[in-house]
Amino acid sequence: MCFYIARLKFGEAKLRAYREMDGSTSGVEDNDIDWNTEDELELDNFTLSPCSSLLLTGGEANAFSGEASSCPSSSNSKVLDQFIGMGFSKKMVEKAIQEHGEENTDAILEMLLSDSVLESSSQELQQTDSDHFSSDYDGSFLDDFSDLESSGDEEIMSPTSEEEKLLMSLIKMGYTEEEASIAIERCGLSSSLLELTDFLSAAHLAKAEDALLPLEQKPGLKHLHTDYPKKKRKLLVNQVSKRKRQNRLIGEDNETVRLPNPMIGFGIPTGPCQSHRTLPKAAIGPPYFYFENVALTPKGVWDTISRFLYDVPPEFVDSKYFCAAARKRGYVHNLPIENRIPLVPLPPQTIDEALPMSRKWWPSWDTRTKLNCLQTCHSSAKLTERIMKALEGYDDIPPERVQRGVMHECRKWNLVWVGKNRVAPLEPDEFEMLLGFPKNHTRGISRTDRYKSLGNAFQIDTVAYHFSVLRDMFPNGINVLSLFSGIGGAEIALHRLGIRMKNVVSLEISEVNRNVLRCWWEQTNQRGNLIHLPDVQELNADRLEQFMSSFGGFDLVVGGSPCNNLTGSNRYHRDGLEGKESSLFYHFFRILDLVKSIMAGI
DNA sequence: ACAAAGATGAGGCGCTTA
DNA sequence: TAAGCGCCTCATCTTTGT
Repeated sequence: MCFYIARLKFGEAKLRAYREMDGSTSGVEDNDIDWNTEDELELDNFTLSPCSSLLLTGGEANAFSGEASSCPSSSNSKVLDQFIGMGFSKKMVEKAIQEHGEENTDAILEMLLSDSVLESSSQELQQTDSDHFSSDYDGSFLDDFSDLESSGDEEIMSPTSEEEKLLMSLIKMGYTEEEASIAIERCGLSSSLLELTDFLSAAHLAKAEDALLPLEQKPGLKHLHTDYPKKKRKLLVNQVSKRKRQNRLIGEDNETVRLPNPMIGFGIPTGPCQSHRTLPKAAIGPPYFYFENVALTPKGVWDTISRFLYDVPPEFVDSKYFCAAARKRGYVHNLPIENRIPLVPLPPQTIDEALPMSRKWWPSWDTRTKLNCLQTCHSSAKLTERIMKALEGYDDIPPERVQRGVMHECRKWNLVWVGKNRVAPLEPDEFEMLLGFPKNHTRGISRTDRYKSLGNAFQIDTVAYHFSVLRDMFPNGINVLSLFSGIGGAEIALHRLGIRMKNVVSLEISEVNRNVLRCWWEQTNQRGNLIHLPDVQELNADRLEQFMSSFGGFDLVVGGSPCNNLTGSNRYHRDGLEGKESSLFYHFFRILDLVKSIMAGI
């Protein structure tokens, strides 16, 4: 599937990047290439030499940079960098430049495309035990790309037929080309994407039911093949349809997920707790899994997430019940919910407790006791100035109109009082404290990066409360697959619970974040292994099997996928689950499903 | 080149009111 | 019941500064 994912990448951004590089379009959309420039450079060598891409905690990661600087083609690093920025490996680009010269970018691209096709499809063939995986589409897709280059038209990358459109959408969602083809074949070309995913979802359910039966060597596609017992699949598809009908009957319009009020999930340390729930059969581990994302998404997103994650209803929790800042999040997991224990000591529960220095300056008319959600951006000093000026003329209590204006800004930007009439945004170390991270956890990286990384992180006390049930179950420690690890919220939660991590395979695209986690890992003298990989999209079945056979499977698969296209804070690309970054959710599902299959076979 | 500052609403929910 | 209002949200993009 790597190959097809790679194709989609081209379809969306890279070809545009290439055309820009070529000077054939204006730079209006230059932002499109941002996503894979800085952070994905470590994709290099991943597919070419699997072992060398492991960034072990020893810190040999920098070996690559030395190697790169000695490369002959680095004299003109612009062409090199641009192609690397498009997602090709450094070795491949260097080889292509050597062969065709730096100027001949067309020939370079052509060679890179054909190389990556060969490389990826050979990988795919290794993964797939069936000859059913025909190369029909390889050819047509490849032809598409040849056309792309020659025509230079702006509409060229759009799929030519309805079938290809559906195919690409499904592949982007993490299904293999074969699964997608079969789904389209079975459901018909006129089917909606939802119907197709429903079909595939039901098929996966069917597969999960088969997990008890002897499994073939690789996680295959038996559950989708036409010779799969039609009766059973029909039954499962019918179940899905039945559920849909029920939803319609009760006026839910096919959307079952509603946000609870109060948002306390199955319970909080200081309140009532639900003691039992029944999980769908397909959801029951091993492994345990834990998925996180923002609670307030566009409509239907959590329905889709839940449907993919084995129909487990999300647990929505606002972290304001755990600490002094709000953080409304949804968690889909299959952990037990009985006998949860909070981390001790309990973190400060109010602004007043969390920021005692601000008490002196806190005006009586600011009635906040909790902060709003900690985000990745903060206000400027200019707003502080404006607020100070607005309040300057009043000795005591300003008029209500002024109060309202000031409070509006304070809530919007999470401002706190730091002097007479003086507000300020929270400092990065205050973010760390409120989110339950060790002090100075992110120290050493730029201030902007600290806000960004922390704004995207877990609230440790909340997650640890959910994880706490694992402690007695795994007295000897656990193996963790950590997707979208960020600065290591999950790892820190486990550590603070006293759960030993024997092996952690961590996937994180940002080098800055990987460094933060690695530093913490070393500082806390972890005895287990931390294995870092950059990109979830590159984690295939072979690689997973290698890991799992070496240390006997994963006990926990955890991750919070990118929320960029889901959060209301995004004014530009709130595109939902199909958005550029947020669609990586489907890789969480893909990888979890692979792990489940492999575990069932071990 | 990098870091920081400044400008940039929509969408969804809860609540009140007519 | 519907309309109106207040409130909140793991952000992005361009410009400016160093």
